[in-house]
Amino acid sequence: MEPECGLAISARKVDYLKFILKTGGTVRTTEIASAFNVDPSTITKTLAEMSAAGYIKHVPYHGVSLTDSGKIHAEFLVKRHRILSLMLVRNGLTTQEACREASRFESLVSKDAIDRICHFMGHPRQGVCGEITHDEGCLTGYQMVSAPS
Amino acid sequence: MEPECGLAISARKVDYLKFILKTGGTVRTTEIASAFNVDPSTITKTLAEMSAAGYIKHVPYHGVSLTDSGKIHAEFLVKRHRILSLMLVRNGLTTQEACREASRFESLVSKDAIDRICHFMGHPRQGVCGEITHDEGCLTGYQMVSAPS
DNA sequence: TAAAAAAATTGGATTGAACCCAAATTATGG
DNA sequence: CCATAATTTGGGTTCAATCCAATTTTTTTA
Repeated sequence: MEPECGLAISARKVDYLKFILKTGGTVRTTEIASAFNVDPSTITKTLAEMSAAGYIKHVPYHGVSLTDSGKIHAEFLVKRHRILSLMLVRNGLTTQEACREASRFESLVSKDAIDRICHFMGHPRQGVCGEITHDEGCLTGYQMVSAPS
Repeated sequence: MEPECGLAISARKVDYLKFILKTGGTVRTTEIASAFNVDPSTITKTLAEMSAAGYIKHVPYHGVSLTDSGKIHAEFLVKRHRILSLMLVRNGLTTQEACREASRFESLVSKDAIDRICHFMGHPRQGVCGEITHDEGCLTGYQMVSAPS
């Protein structure tokens, strides 16, 4: 298994993946295309890459849904956005600004960084644009990177 | 004059511009090329673009130096890096991590956001990787976007 | 249910950024 | 003045993201 640094996918794919999570279930090409104002063929192609990477399963002509690992990853992407937005708000930005800025750069922030910031902020459950959920790995912190004794 | 949002140049160009500022004076193609482990011809080409954009003046076969506006911009880039790094350190990251993360995403953070964060942090003079200098615009804050009466 | 309409995919192309290599050009130090 | 080092030019590549036109599949509906 890879270290899962959180930098595996591009900003655009982050957006698509978050959209698929938010929409839920099986999402059709057209839904994504119109949500992002992009040609459906672009979506088909990008979906193929995300599918090859294991994030989604794509049934041609029917739509995509998240794989188990894709769902976990997408949830991390949402959490990352919310943690960063919250940090920015706590550092002087308005909610709107914070979301906008975070959306731009979040794809370049590592999972490690997010985990530390999250820990530092006390694992907040409420972000500025939605709930923040925490998995055990995150909540237990960094003492547990190796196997617990 | 453009609004100067701080998002005008790519991450790579940010690096080059900061390097030129740090080195100071006239910088030769080879210096930049070896600093970034890139072919000199790549630098020549990128320099041409930055020159066209008005950040540097390039005297062929002799080197580049910052224009006045390029210097101001480069100083902003350094400040941006330091403000973001400091914010990250104040939010749980180590100095090293903070610098590394900031380097990755800083090019996507707007000047407005930096100004607000800077203001919120009380215009700190000492960052985690160097001094932070503030111009008047930044120090006077947001009340003065229109002309002072 | 068969034709028409809508949705999706394929194939072919483009764009922009960042790169490299080889060949030409320009500087510079004996 | 000439050899060598530095630079630039010209030509190519790669990758991500995109669009368009044509084709294929699914769905609707008369």
